[in-house]
Amino acid sequence: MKNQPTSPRRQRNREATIQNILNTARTIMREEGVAALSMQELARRMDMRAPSLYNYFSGKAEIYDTLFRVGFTRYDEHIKGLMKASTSWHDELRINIEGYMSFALENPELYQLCFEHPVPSFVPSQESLQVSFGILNRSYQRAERFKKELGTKLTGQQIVDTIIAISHGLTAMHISNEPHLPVGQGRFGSLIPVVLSILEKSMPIKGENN
Amino acid sequence: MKNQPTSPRRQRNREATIQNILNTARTIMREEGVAALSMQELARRMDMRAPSLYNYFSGKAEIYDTLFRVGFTRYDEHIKGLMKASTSWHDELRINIEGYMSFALENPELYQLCFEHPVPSFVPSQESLQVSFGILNRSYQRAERFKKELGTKLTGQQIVDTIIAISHGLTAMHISNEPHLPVGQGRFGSLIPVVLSILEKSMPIKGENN
DNA sequence: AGTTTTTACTAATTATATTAGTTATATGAT
DNA sequence: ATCATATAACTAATATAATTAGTAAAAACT
Repeated sequence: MKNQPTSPRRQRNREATIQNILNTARTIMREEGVAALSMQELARRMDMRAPSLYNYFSGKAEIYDTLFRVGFTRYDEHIKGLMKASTSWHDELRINIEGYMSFALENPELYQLCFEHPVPSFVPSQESLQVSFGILNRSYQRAERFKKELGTKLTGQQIVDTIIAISHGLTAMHISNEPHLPVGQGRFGSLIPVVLSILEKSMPIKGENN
Repeated sequence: MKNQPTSPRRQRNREATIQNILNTARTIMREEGVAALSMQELARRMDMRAPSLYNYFSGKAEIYDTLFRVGFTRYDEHIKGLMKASTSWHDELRINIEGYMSFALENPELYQLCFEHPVPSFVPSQESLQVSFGILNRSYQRAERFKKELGTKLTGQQIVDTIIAISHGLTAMHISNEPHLPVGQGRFGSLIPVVLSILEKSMPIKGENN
């Protein structure tokens, strides 16, 4: 009954297996659809039997939930990385919309899991929702900082929500119609500059001529 | 081997059963999620055994496909009904966006089936896609008629696609955040007037002062 | 009354998620 | 080197699902 502390090597091994499972799950979701993930197929590709997976995850729900957190974390990093190059409100606007779409195109399975509802039985856990709220809230705060520069009566939240809705709308349409085309191209991708100019016109920067 | 023509009564009965199945399927989809529709549950609620359903539909896919067509047809009627009251381009714009959202709220299961991708295994048949394209195309034509009145460089298709994307974005966000609130209310519902004024500002009506 | 069609059924096949119980092995302590 | 334990795999079993095949009763037409 001695509580042996797990050896570092074993822990690394276990961690590696878990990452392997998650990546394999993502591959399946990308190839066959998010909701088509099956423990059998996952085990098959891992050269395992399905029950063995339960040594690493309590079930399919926990795999989805983990990937939900991975998705939001990656999305956050994705946007943060692009944001570094930003110098103006207009830049931020463009980066938010393009970044949303490029994230969706580069990680379709994570995008769907996080921003659409492809698995009716899956509801993110409280902790996972906290993660997503935290990321969204930082977006709000960022917008608040710019608000005073803008000639608009909208609140910070209204600005962010509008941008989110438009990003999501363009992305969802792009993905369901022309998922093979890169950001900025195709029927909906090419609308990004259009909506940007519409938004900029309605939220002009104080002191500039638009 | 005589080919007996089916009696009118039998045909009515059969038609009634089919409608019953479709309505029961919609109820299940509304209650448990679009992708959670199961032949077993469907049969259970119809007081049948699952295999009996195959006398009416070739399988779950055909049920989805039929409801896909029902959804687009209903959507078309929904918008057409609201459009009757329209007198101006601004009206059309508002009705399109509000109509999209009210349709989604009143028929969440049809909305998801038609405008989201909740069932990875389900791909609409060619005929069903024709129905949906036909309805969309009429939208394009309607926009073209208004285009010459507008002070905008956008093409008719760009106008319609922008409106679709925005309608969809607002609706998807509304549904996933506050599905219980009616059109026009809540974080995203209340953004409808906001985006309308943004759009109207960027696509002014010729000869009017905006 | 007899034939055909319709409609429901049961039984069987295949695939799925998950649990329980078992066994082999790697690790750490003696 | 040996023993105990924790880990990680396995097989077997349960329950549910979609679908197919084959069958039996009833309805409807001739």
